[in-house]
Amino acid sequence: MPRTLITSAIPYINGIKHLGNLVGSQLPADLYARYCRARGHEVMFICATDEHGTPAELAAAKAGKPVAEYCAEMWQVQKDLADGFRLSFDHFGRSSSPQNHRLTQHFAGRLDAAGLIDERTSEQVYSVADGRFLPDRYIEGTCPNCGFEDARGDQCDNCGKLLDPTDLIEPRSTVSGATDLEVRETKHLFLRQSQLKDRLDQWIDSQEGWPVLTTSIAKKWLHDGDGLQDRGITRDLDWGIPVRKGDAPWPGMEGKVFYVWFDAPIEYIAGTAEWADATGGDWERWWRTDKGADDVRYVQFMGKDNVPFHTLSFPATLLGSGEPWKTVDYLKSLNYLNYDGGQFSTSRGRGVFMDQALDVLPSDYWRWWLLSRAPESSDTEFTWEAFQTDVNKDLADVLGNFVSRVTKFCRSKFGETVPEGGTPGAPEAALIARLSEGLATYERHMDAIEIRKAAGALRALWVAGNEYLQDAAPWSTFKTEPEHAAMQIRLALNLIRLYAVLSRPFIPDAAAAMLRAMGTEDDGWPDDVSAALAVLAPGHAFEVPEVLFSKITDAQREEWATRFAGKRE
RNA sequence: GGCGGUGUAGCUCAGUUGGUUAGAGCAGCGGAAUCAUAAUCCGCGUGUCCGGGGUUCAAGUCCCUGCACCGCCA
Repeated sequence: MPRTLITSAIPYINGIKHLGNLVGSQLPADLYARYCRARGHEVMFICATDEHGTPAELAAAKAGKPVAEYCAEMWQVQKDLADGFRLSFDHFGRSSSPQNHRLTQHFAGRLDAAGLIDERTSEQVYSVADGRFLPDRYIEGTCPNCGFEDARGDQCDNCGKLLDPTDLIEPRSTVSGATDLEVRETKHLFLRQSQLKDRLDQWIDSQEGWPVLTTSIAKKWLHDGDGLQDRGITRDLDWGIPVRKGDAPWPGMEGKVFYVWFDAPIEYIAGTAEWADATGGDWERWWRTDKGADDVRYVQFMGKDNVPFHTLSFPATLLGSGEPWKTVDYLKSLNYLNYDGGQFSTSRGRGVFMDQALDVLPSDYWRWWLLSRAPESSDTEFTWEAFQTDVNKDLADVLGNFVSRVTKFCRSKFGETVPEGGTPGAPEAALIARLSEGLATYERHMDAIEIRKAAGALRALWVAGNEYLQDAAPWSTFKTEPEHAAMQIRLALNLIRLYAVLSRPFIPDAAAAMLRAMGTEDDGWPDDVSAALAVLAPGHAFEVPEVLFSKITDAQREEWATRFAGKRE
C-alpha cells in the first residue's frame, strides 16, 4: 500500500484566515489527502497553528490575555473553522506543543554538533519601558528623509526609503509608545545555511517535476547575489521555544527563544508526534528513513511566499542534522487569490474570511469554486459574479440537477427502488467507454496534483451523464418500452453513486448526501466503470434527496459583494 | 533601485521539450427536448496570442528590446 505524508503550510495563530490563505495550502492539501485515501493510500495529513513570534504576543496583549491563553483560544477557533471546511487532518497540532519544543531543541543541538551554528553579536533596539527588544518594524518615528511621522524602523511607508531603526527621529515603541529606547548588544544563533548551499543545490537538482514556481524561487535564493545567506534562528522574546542544545542548557543564550521560522516547519514532524501521543501511533515511521519512512512519499502544500523556507531553510535543518530525516518529495506551491481587483486585506477586512464564508454558504460551494479555480500557474481572481455563475452552473445545474432529474423521474415512473429489466446496448457501452477514459484523465490529473485540470475532468464526467440521459431520453422510451427505460434509469441511478465517490475529495458533504440518498455505503474507488455502474442492483431502495445545491441569487450576490467590500473594524 | 511574475476570444484562464486550420469554461446567438433546481443537450469564435526587432524551414512557445500591470526584496 502506498504511503503518503501530506503537510499543509501552518497558518499563523493571529486571527482568522481568508479564502486566499485557505486555497493556498490547506484546501488543496485536503483535496489530495482525500484523494489518496480514496485510492487506498495510507495517509498522514498534518497541519497545525504557527503560534510563536511577536505578532502573537502583541495580538494577545491587545486582547488583554496571556499569550498562551490567547493561542489556545485561537487554536480552537481555527480548528473549528478547519472542521467547518471539512479539512480532514489526521492531526491539527500546535507549534507550541511540548513535542515541538523537544524536537526543535534537538535539531538545534544536532546542527550545533555539526558545526552549523554560529553565535553572533549584534546591536538591537531595546525598550526599557516594555522590557524587551523590539523588532525593527515595531519601532516608529519621524522619517529623516521625508519627515513622515509614522515611518517604521525598517522602511518609511510614505517615501519608501529603507531605514535602520537608529535613523528615525524621535523613535518610539509601537508596543507601548515608550520613547526610552536604547541600543543594546545581544547575541544570537545563526544557522550557517551558506555551508549547506551546495548540498541544497544538489538536492533541488535531484527533484523531478517540481513546479517551475518552486524551483525558480529556490534557485534564485541559492544563487542570487552572494548566494544563500546564514540565518538568525533565535530572538529576544518570552514567547517561544527556549534555546537549548538538545536537553542541555545553551550557555549565554538564557532567556532567548528560537525564531518562529526555525520551529514552525519542525512542527510538521512534531505534529505527527502529537498525533502519535494521542493515538498510540508511531510517528517515526513517517519521518525517519531508518525507521520505516523510506517508502513514504512526502508532499507539501504552500503559498508561493513560503517556498524559500520549505526549499531551503527547513531542508537545511533536516540535512544539516546529519540524521536520516524524510525530506519533501513533491512541493506544490500556489499563487495568490485576489479579491475583486485587489488583494485580500486582513487589516481592512477586504474579502471573505473563513468564518464569514461558512456563514454565507455551505463549505462545498467554496471548496468547489476555490479548487476548480485554484491559482496554480498564476494569481487568480475572485469575483462574486464569477463565483455565482460558476457555482450555479457546475454544482446546481450540471451535478445537482442530474441527481434531481434522475431520482425524481424514477420515483414517478418506477417508485423509489432501482427498477429491473431491459438490456444495455451500444449507447451504454459508449458511455462506459467514455467514462473509463474520463476517469483515467481525472486520476492522471489528481495524481499529478493538477487541481484545475482535475476539476475540469470531473466536471466532464458529470456532463457525460447529462448527455447520455439526453440521448437515451428515458421519458420518451418509457412510453413504448418501459423495460428499456428501466435499464437506462438504473444506469443513471448508479451514475449518481459513482459521481459521489469520484467527487468526494472536492465536495465531501454533497457526496455523502448522494450516497445516503442512494442508500449505500459502498464508496469504493472504481477499478472498473462497468462494474461500478452495477453496484445498485434492481430492487435496491433509494430516496430522492433534498436539492443538493440551491442557486445563488442575484440579490444574495449583490448583498455579499457589498458586505465584504472592505473596512471591517 | 534589484529581482521575479504576468500580459492569449466580452470575462476567468489552458496552451507540454518551438511544428498541422490557437483551445476550455462562463457569458452571447440559434436550435432540440420537456425527466429535472427554466435545469439539460446540440450548433455557432475573421482573436494584431501587449508592441518592435531577431534566430529558425517553422514561434503564443526561444533571444534582444520597449510598454503595462502585479508581487517580492534590500
